[in-house]
Amino acid sequence: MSETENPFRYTAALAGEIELRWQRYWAENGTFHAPNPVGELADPTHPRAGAPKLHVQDMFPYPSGAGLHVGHPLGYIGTDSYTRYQRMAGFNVLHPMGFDAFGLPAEQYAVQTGTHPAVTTAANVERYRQQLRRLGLAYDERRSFSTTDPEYYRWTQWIFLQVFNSWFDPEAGKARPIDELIAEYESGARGPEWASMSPAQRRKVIDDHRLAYVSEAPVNWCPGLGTVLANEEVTPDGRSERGNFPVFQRSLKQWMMRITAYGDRLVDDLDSLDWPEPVKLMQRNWIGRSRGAHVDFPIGDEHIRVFTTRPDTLFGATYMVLAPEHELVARIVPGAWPAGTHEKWTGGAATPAEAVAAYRAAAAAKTEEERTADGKVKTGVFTGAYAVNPVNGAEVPVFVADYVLAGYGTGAIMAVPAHDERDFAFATVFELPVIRTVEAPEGFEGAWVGDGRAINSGFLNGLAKDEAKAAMIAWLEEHGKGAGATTYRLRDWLFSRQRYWGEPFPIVYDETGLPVALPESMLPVELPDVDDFSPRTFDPDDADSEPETPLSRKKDWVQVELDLGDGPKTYTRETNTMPQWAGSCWYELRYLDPHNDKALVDPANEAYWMGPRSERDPGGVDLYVGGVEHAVLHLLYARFWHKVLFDLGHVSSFEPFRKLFNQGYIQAYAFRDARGVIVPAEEVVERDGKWYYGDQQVTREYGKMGKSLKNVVTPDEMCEQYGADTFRVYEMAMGPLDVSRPWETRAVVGSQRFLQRVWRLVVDEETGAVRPMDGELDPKTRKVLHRVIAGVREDMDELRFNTAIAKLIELTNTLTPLPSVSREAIEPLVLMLSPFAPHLAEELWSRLGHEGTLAYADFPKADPAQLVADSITYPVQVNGKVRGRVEVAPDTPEADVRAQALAAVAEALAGREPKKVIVVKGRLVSVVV
RNA sequence: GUCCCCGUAGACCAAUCGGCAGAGUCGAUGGACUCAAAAUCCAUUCAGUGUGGGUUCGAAUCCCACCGGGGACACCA
Repeated sequence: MSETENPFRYTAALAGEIELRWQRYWAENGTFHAPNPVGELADPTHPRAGAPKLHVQDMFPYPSGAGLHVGHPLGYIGTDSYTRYQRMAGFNVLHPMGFDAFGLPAEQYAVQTGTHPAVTTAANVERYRQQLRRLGLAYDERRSFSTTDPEYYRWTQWIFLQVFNSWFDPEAGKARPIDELIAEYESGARGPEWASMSPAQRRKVIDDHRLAYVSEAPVNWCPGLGTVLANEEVTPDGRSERGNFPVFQRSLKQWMMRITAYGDRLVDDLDSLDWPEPVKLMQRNWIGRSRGAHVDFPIGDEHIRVFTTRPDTLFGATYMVLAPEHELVARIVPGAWPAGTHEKWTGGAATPAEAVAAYRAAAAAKTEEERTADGKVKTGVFTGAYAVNPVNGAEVPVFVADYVLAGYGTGAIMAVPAHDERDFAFATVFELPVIRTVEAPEGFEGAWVGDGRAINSGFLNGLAKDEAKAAMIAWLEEHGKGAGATTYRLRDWLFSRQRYWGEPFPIVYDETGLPVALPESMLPVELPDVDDFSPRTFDPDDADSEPETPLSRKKDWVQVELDLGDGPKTYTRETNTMPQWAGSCWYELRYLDPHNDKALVDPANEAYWMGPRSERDPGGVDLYVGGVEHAVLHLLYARFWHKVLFDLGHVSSFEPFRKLFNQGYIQAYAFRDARGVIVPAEEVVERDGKWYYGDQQVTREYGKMGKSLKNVVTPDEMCEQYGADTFRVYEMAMGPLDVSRPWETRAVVGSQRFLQRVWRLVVDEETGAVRPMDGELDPKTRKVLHRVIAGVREDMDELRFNTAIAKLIELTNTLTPLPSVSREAIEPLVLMLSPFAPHLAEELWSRLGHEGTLAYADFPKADPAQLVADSITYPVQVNGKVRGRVEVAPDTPEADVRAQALAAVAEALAGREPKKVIVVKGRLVSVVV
């Protein structure tokens, strides 16, 4: 075996020994502790105390029972490499890691295994910690926590109380303490009714203003999961994102958070963030802000209020549509069809009432999916009623149609077929008139939605689109027929879940049935131990089932005697729990001051790590790395909470994450045999471009790594076979961090060979001795060294780890064949390698005679003098083809380069006179004849 | 259907402002070492940039159309 020949070769076994040793060293010496400005974690003696800060974070994991596969740590290794580099470059680096351990999956896993979620969660977290430690990730372990720690969720509950105890002041555009609202009512500033109200009535009025409130409203009930879900957790086809169960609309009493109040700021502040455009776009789409107007169309003694983004086209409104669920529908239907009703409008029914009833029943029976199915022909039915267009008094027929959604705007529209494609399609089916009110290009057919001058529009005629909108809104407001308005697609956040494994609400109910906030002194409200933590499960299709909270079964916990200031009384506890998102809504703040029991974070620590750098700067985490799947859910909720905390003065940053980076995924091949059964990918071999499992041919597919696809590769295996450093280098070298790519175990050896070559530069494989380092570095190699240093720094700053590693390999390959080794090149190489292969680098650094860790050594700097080339070779093109080359000194004047170039291609020119000669400095010369 | 991103050697990926298509890795092939093999080392191989146009002295890079892959949105008035 090789061990006997080269006993000191850098093998997986040796790597493992080195890695465990340095991991122990780092832990024992607290190498990666980052000092805070104030408090328990302050340390003025720390080498980076008072240095410029850098706060880098990964989206923390949910610790699943399956443990990590090689795809999971990709982002973690990326941020680890980046922060190790920046620490050496002089920054005080905060790079923490925690665990998102509450929530449905933890509970489901516990139910499956029959163990208490607290037990399985703790075990899973421990397993994750060990796996991450084995990879040498440089976290400040003092700042690690799980969202399930009572000391952590105490502050999650505290934030809930902040939200509960505040209201959104539309004048100020921000949240204010609820006491200030109560004071306004008590002063009479909000009308005289207050004085005559009972205490319970007053509480109801106040409760209706809170940012966290209880409401009875249609919500997403998912019997398969036994809980209600937020809109964000329901897929467009009406199923649960987790588990893919059917979701039904049920009117239920639930906790909501008034995220809609922040709709404008959540949209506007996206502009201040350094985030990938697709994520910003998804948030904008989700919030769905549209500006336009509300317009009232009189109908009998009532009116239909519509929302439109095109008030400028009001003169072209030739009919109206109500959503089938619209409450006005039943009231406006007359007893008989008006004389002369178009036969296509009646749906074949004898009376409007029958027609409408049949249509509503049909609409109700359809799923969301069927209603919005692609390419669907517009359907609808005439209500028999006419409303009046408020601008011109024209009578317009009112239809019911399911292309108008009850949940958006007012659930009613004015239809302008000339300038809206949906209305046009409907008008075509029902043969409704089309009146053009915006000038369209010559010969245009269909619905013109572009710009143009207003026509057929009375006082708007001649105005451009935007002018016409403004003019119409002004007219509507002046005549009391409508008003400018903004609507949002965003709905308030449904915040309660009927599950066990979540944060309990710090809320009790008194005899009025109204919620009472517990005082801060009673936090945390600990999740009680129960015998039966599993949710009440239902037939996934049973829409009529009723949610039941596991905590409600624990009667002795639910009934509680408390003294909340007016003597001991019996209260009933809230038995819902918070959604999984609660814990991850603010964890970036807790890392800053993890053990503070006076505040969720000391303001000085928050200002240092996350505060704005300038007036317009949003503040927040300097780099936040995670998958794009959280584009809406987590990132929207976290922004919302952060803004509430900002408004109430608890944080100085108004956004939690200044820069966001979406890492790609490591994917894998999976193989199926002839029966379509997945076979273990590990045992499949390739022959002549085909794949075989044993001797049977199998087909290959590409996708996720997962147990069911039998293609999981774990970091543990990689550490065993190659060592953690090789694994880290491979993951970083295989491509840019934001690109998804296939895992290929057999290619990992390339990274191992690289590290072996570096090792060999320093250590004699036969004797284990450090090689002599007295070699002189020749000038040419020195230039390579400095070019690599400059390039690596640039790449590291831009998170281009793959090209940085390529440059390190290039340097290594330059040094390997040299007859003697030089410290001048070896030491910078070791330092530059350390962000990727920290254990190996530490080991070599110490063998090179240095004391302690290199984590705070200066990252090499290039000498600018060494970056200047001795000479430049210009390729000379004639009519686009390279016909010659000239080598000149770097400072050769352009005219000389030109002359030499022309001389070099004289033969190719064959006496022809150049029409044009282009000299691109430092690049090439192009001659045109 | 609309919008966005991406197509470069057999595979993964480089290529700064439009300037010689190749930094790096795997694989394959050959060689060194070995009794032999593994490991290691050395060397070689391979694309003209998805397709077709256009702009330009010059295009992987810019523009247009199409093909293929991925993503977002999809009756939001």
